[in-house]
Amino acid sequence: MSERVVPPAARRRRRPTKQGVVLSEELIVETALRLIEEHGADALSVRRLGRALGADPSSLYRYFRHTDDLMLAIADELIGRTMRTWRPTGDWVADLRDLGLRMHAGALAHPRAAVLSSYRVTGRAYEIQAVETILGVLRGAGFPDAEAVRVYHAFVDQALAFGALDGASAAMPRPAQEAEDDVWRATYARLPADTHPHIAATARHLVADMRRTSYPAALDLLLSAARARLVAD
Amino acid sequence: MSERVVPPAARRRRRPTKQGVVLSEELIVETALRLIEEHGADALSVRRLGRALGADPSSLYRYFRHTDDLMLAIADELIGRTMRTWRPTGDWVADLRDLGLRMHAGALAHPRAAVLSSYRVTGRAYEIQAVETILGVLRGAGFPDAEAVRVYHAFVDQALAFGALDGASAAMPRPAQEAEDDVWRATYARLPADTHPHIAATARHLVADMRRTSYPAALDLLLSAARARLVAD
DNA sequence: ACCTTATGACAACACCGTTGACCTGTTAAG
DNA sequence: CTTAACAGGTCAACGGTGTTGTCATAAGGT
Repeated sequence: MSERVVPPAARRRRRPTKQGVVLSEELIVETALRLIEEHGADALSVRRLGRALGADPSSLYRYFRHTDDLMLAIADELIGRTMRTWRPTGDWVADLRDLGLRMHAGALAHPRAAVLSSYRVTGRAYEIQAVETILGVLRGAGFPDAEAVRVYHAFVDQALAFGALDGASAAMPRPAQEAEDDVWRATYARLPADTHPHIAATARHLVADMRRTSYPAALDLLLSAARARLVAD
Repeated sequence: MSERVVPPAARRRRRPTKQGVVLSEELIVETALRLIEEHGADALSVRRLGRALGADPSSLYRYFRHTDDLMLAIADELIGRTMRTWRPTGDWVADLRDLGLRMHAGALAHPRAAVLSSYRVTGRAYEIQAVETILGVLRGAGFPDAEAVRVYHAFVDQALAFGALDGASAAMPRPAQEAEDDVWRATYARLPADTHPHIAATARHLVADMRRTSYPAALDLLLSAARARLVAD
């Protein structure tokens, strides 16, 4: 085995698969994303990906050292897609709000990649570009360097963390999701006011609120606190 | 097979395992937690848990319908442990800050359970108690019902989401963690100022800040925004 | 035309969650 | 006290997973 993975630049001798496909890092990443989009995050395994590509699973290890590596490549592609369609307006709060919602939506569609990219640094091209852009927005808004980094970090992690969780929730089978709803309606909403006064008093809101993601609310809180801190200087 | 899992109340005919252990839901949950604490989250599998208990893996399916079920039981036990040692002081911001940090720490120590409990409702005893308590703190602080629920939701989800992610990060093997650090030092900190001015300007802070969790910062932002909104009424 | 080697294929390994069939000790009823 | 029901433990198997050591071969450089 020794060194399985060849740096992309040195790739030359492309040879078609038994089924006639010419592999490449891009093709693998794209196929992986298509697989996730069409059949859910759980449908992504090395073996299934190989099957979808028309290649032996072990061939993929010529391009990625292990699954994590592949996930990071997917994550970077997702970052790229998110940033590609984003246009800043100059209003930093509105811009970051929009970007946060986009990141969240992207992560939500690809929870497994999101979960990885949230605690891993890809160090790849699109990630670097995103870091530079967001830091630019914050420094442009007037945040001093240390504070800009702190807000950047909290902002990004919040978007990715909520994205990963809401994605996992959305990936649950339909009946399971309805069962969750039922817990709020059947268990929580029926607790007597004398033993659980606060739940009883807010039951109506709980049932309505807990079925949605709380990310937009959390994002607004974070951004408004950051703005308040900026003004306070 | 038909109905494998008997409700805990009806459990009577306990019979020791071949290796002499008498199983129970509590013993299984405790052993699972011990396993995670001692050998990391990846060490928890039905088969390993069976081995650690001195029982056939399939025995566990008499107590839990599937792994998710077990995870939810673990999650509820974690909620219980977190709440058990928490004492409110009456200062709602400080109390929620303390609670948030505790939840985060608990989730961080048990990432797999955290990831599950963050998007699932257990509906079990400890969870209900926690919901009641937190809602009580917020309503006691003066939040109107709808707002209390909104803040509750954002607060809890954020604690769990960050806990899950930071837990996953902490669960990485040591060398991999150092490799992450290196990406910031070697890749980001070396980007030239003319192509990436904002990264170059903040490189020092990035290296220092990105290796820590951003949860405390995010928590403080959330709480201060909530307080501002409360005062604004 | 030859040699190197990148790259695909194959078979195997060790693990995983889950289930159906079986067996046995405990318990409750007669 | 006997007996019948069945909870609950065990066993073997299924189909899945990521990963790797070995081998064959076609592409490219010389």
